[in-house]
Amino acid sequence: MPARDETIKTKMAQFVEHCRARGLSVTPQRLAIYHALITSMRHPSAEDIYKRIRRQYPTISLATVYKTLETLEQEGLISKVTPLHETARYDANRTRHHHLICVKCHAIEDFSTEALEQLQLPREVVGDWRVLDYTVQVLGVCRECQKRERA
Amino acid sequence: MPARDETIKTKMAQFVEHCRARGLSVTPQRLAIYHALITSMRHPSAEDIYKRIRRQYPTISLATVYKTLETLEQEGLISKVTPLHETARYDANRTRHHHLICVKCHAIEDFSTEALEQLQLPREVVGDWRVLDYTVQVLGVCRECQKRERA
DNA sequence: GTTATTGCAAACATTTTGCACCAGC
DNA sequence: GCTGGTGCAAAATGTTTGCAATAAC
Repeated sequence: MPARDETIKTKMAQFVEHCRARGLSVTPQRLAIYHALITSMRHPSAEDIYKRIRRQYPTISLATVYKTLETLEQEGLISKVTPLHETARYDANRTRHHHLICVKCHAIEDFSTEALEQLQLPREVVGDWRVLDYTVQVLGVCRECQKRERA
Repeated sequence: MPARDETIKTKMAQFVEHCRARGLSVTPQRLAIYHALITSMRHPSAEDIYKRIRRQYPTISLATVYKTLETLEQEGLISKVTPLHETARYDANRTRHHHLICVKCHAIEDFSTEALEQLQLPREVVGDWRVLDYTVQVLGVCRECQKRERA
C-alpha cells in the first residue's frame, strides 16, 4: 500500500479519535467532508466539497457542508485560507507592504519591514508560476480586541 | 499646511491626470471614492466607502461604488486586499506553509521554504498586536493559465 | 431515550447586471 | 451631440438560520 494512502488512513483514524474525545458525533457526512479535504490539494470551497461528496452521497445538503466546515474549523482540524473572504477590501497604497489582520474584528493594519522587502522566491519554490507580487498576512488580535477581551 | 494634506492634494492631482490620460471621465463620484480610499488607513469595503461618501453626497449609489472600484483596480490605481474574497476556501494542512494564488483562475497551491519557516516579527513591526500565525501570499499566474494565454 | 446533527427552505449579505437617464468631454 | 458614467431595481451568488425529522451515542 502506498505511503499516501497510509497517511490518509491515519488521519481519518485521528479524526475519529478527536471527535470521540471532544464528544462530537462521528457521522458519515463528517467523515466524507474531512476525507474530501485531506485528499484535495486544491483548497476547495464548500460548494466544491458538496459537489464531490454528492456523487457518493446524494442526500447530503450544502448547509451541512457549511455547518461541518465551521465545526471543524472551531476544533482546529482545518483552517480557512481566506480569513477576510466575506467582504472585498481595498487599498490605495501601491508600495510593497504587508498586513496585520485581526481575526476577531477583521481590522487590517499595514506594516513594512526591510527584511520582507525583496523576498527571494526561486524556481524550486514557485515552480512554473509567473510571480506578480507577494504580501505577508499576519493573523492576530488587534489592540482594541485585546482590550475588549480583558473587559 | 501639513505634509499629509500636501500628499493627498498631490495624489488627487495625479489621479485626475491619470484619468484624463486614459480617457476616463473625471466625475465627482470617482473623485470622492478615490479620496475616501487615500485618506483611510482601514482598507475599507465598498459599503464603508458608500456610507462615508453618502454623508457629503446623498445621491451616490452603492452600485456606482462597486463599478468605480473595479475600474480603479483595472487601472492599477488601487488593489483588492482580498484576492479570494468571493468564496471561502479550506485547508486541512496544519503545518506552516504558504500560498501561490492564481489571479486568473483562483487556484491555490501550497509551497514551503526554509527561509519563510520562522519569520521574525519584532515589536517595532507588529506593535501591540498579539500574533497568532502568518502566511505569505504570492500572487501570480499558474501554469495552466499561462498555457491558456498562449492558446 | 437523549442530544446532537442533518436536510430542507427561507432569509440574509454581498456583489453584479440591465437599462433609462444624465453629465463629462 | 456622442460616449461613457450614474442610479435604480432586479438578479445572482455565497452563506447562515430555523426547525422538524433523524441518527449517533
